[in-house]
Amino acid sequence: MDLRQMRYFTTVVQQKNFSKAAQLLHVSQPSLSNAISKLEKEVGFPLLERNTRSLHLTDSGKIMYERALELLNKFDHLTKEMKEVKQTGSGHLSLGLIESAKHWMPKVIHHFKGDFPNIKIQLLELLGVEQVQQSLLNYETHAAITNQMVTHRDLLAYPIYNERLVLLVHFQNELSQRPTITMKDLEREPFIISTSGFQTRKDILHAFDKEQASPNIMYEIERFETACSLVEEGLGVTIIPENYIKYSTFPSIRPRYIQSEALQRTVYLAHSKNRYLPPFIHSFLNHTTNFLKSENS
Amino acid sequence: MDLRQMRYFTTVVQQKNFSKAAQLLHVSQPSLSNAISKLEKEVGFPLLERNTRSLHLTDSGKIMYERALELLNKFDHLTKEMKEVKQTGSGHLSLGLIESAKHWMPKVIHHFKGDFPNIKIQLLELLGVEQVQQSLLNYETHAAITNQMVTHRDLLAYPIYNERLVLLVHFQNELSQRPTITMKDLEREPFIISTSGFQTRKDILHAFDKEQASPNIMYEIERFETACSLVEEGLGVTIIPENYIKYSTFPSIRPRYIQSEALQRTVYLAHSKNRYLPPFIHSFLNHTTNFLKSENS
DNA sequence: TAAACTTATAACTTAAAATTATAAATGTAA
DNA sequence: TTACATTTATAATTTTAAGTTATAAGTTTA
Repeated sequence: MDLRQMRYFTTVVQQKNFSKAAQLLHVSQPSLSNAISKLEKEVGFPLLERNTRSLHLTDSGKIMYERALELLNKFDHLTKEMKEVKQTGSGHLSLGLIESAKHWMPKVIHHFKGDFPNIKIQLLELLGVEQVQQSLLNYETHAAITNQMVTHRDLLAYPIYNERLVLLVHFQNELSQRPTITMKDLEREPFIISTSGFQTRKDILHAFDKEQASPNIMYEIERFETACSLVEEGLGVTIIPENYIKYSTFPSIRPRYIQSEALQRTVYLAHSKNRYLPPFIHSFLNHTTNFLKSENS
Repeated sequence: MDLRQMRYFTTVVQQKNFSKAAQLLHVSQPSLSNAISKLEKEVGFPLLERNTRSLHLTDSGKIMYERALELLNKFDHLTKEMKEVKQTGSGHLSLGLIESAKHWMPKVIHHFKGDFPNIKIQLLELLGVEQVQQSLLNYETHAAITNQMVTHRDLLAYPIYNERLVLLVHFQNELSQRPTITMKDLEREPFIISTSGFQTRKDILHAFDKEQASPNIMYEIERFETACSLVEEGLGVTIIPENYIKYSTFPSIRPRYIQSEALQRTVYLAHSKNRYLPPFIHSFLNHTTNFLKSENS
């Protein structure tokens, strides 16, 4: 019993005539006769009462007819849906983000939505590079914005922009007035830094190392948002990616560049090397890189 | 795109492995690979991201998978239902009846229900032989109890019993006391008879003719029930099939046999010659004839 | 009674789904 | 690292089933 037989059967019932049904189905009449009688053999009872002058559904055949119609209808929906899926993929985009990307990403999405208004977008916050790799390899995210090069053989990462790390101090802090600031200058300030596991923490500690300085860590936080609130209250100083503060406004905070080559980082766009990504996702990735090129040029 | 391909696809997804799925499906692995890639070509996008070490659904494939499961599930229900239908037919029996059968038929049904408790039975009242033929030819009824031989070439009718027609008079009527009654005796009585179109009317008028008598028709009715009520009130006399009054009780009515060969009739069980009738209907027909044989022996 | 239709059967062709054998890629274990 | 097991894909071939044409048998209509 297959869909072809059901299509044949329902058409014969509707036409009440094998020959006409065969024409509609673009098959020969004997082929149709044969298909129906095979179907009858399979179910084990006659579906149609037929001779050269009349054609009736049997009682049992009527039940078969109703069910067959339902099934064919469902199949029809399926093929239609697949045609849509072919155009728009699943209509779902899952993105992993580092915190500093959360301020420019909405602008990219805004552009993208102009082309693909019906795509559902899921934004996931990803902490370390481990989490980025896992989510990409497990197909939990289609792509990720990350601040560390991923080296996994099944993943591809390419740099999309560089950003400086910037010092944030309270405007009443003496440092806000200095013409130049070095890492050494920060040693006595209460320092606010990400908890262990975050890439930013590693970047900052590495920069201190390079300048043979060490921070006076007083607060460990998970989100830059929290760090900013602490600085706003004058409780300490912190270093965060430039892009985070660029789009935010904290009235009492003064951002200051520090003279240190190490205080910058590269941000990457990563995705699976082999995974099939539908056209709209490629389009999104292009939107992203183009937006960042124009922003940083 | 057919059910076979969907079954293959869903099994591969569930097994996450072509080779294992092929074993489960009792086909060779290349056949399965081929079927899936054909399916992918047809829908126009990859369903599975696969290589020698991993197998993932694509986003679009996931939608296909869900829909395919639904469709296969519905198909499963259909095949199960058809197995039941094979056993019990449509579970529906439609019977055409003449009025006088309505009193013994419930007893037959009672027996029948012992064997087939879940069959739904529809009882239709059929008037003339025309209506009987139409309902049988249009497959509106599976069988009919009728009091006239049907001669249509597609119909089959066989006698199931003979019944006498009996005179009904009010107990105060002088006729109720006579030792013998002839048709002539009825000429001055107000006579109650079925309206034109009913076979009983023809039978009775024919009997009067044979005895060179003619009734004094004062009332025309459609149902024996009505005729009995009129007699009960002493408004006239009537002649009805013995079987009707046999199972009813009207306190004031006295049934009397009349000496007339013509005052009897044969009741037939009729059905379509060629129409397929499921086993339970044949069983019902047997129940009927057996019941009547034992009743009238 | 002939002509026009119906569905079914038979013989044959065509298409597709299956098989076996084998290649290519990768993982595992000595 | 090499040998071996295990994965999916490809190629050549066989088998199955679906389709075709021709035609028979039965009915209806003109």
